[in-house]
Amino acid sequence: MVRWQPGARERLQAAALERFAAQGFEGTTVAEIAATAGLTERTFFRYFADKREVLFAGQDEFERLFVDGIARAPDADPMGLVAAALEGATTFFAEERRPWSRARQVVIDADPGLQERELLKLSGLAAAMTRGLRHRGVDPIPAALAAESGVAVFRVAFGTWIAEGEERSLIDIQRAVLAELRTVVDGQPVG
Amino acid sequence: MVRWQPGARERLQAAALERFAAQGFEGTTVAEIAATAGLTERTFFRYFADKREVLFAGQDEFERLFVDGIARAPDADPMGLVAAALEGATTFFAEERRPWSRARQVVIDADPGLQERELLKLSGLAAAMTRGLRHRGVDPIPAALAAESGVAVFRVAFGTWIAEGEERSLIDIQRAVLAELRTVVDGQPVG
DNA sequence: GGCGTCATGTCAGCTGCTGACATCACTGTA
DNA sequence: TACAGTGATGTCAGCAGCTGACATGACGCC
Repeated sequence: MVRWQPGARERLQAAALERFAAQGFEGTTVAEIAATAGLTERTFFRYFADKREVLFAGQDEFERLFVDGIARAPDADPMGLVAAALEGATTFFAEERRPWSRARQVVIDADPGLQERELLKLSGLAAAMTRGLRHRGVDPIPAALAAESGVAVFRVAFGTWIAEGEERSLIDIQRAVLAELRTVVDGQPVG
Repeated sequence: MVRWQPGARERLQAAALERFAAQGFEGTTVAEIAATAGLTERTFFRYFADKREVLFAGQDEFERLFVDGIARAPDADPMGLVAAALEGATTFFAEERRPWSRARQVVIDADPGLQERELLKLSGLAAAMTRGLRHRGVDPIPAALAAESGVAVFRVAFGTWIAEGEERSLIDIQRAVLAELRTVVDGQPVG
């Protein structure tokens, strides 16, 4: 007879996603999530810094893929390094992850508080990529622009990847979106 | 003898910025801000949806400048429309606004919660610009990419504008950053 | 002179979140 | 076998953010 069931963290995450999907983020209390997982509110806050974080924990690896991609890419211009990072990060989003990503995104898109957290995480990703580019000798402003552009490509590609009916892999979509970005920015100014 | 002093909203905003600068965002309670402004906590929440919003209210006009810039620009490619929007929006940031923007940004940069709100506002700006571009006949993905790129340019330029010792106008900085973006995305080595 | 309006105040209450301390199965060791 | 230490969890009290319901009172209008 064990005192605690294992996997408390995972149980809390699963319980949270399920409850949020059923009742919305604001309509779910932390005590409720914890009870669903067979734990108490206090324990929830030992695993997650706040109520929103339960949907975002574990993205450190995701960020690391981007940064490693930049560090390991062969010498190239800034956007080439970013392209390498984008390619490397797609391993995080295997096909079997798509349904889960969809469910999670539905919950996030329904709550501004969760959108804020998602944006903060992506902003942190851009900052990390900027540091990686700086480390490869890129000047500050080009580094920031390349990193922000890379994140923009990722966001648009990811949104397409989880769109209903979409079947292409994330890596294929990303390549198409990156090409589209080059075309768009290449346009001549008018006025 | 009047029952209430006028300008409750502005008094609350000024009190909040002053307290946040002095004690930090988390170190300041809403009751404290309200008391500083000669009001009660309940009244604070009648003017601002939450504690963070007191630093962000009134940016509707700012967003409108961008959207109007896109709507009124002469026909051009997507990035040309975005460039027009960027130019139009700089009127919002006149020289006399620079010290205030700096003080406000110091407070925001010191608190992740405030950064989240700022990112949400910028995300809303990108969404509005995307809609404006769609209205001008731009396809969804190019519209999103051009809008996100425009916001990235604005962010980098604004950050430079409020940097210590910087004296160029925002519009000049923005033009330089936009040019830099074209170079970076074009695949030129930088740094 | 009375009456409605409306910005503000008062009060009670929920929820997110935290610090301090208790519990108790499990583990290693004498 | 006894027993102290460890560590995940529970209990409890409390603060701060935020909200709904209702009260107040100066002002303008008829």
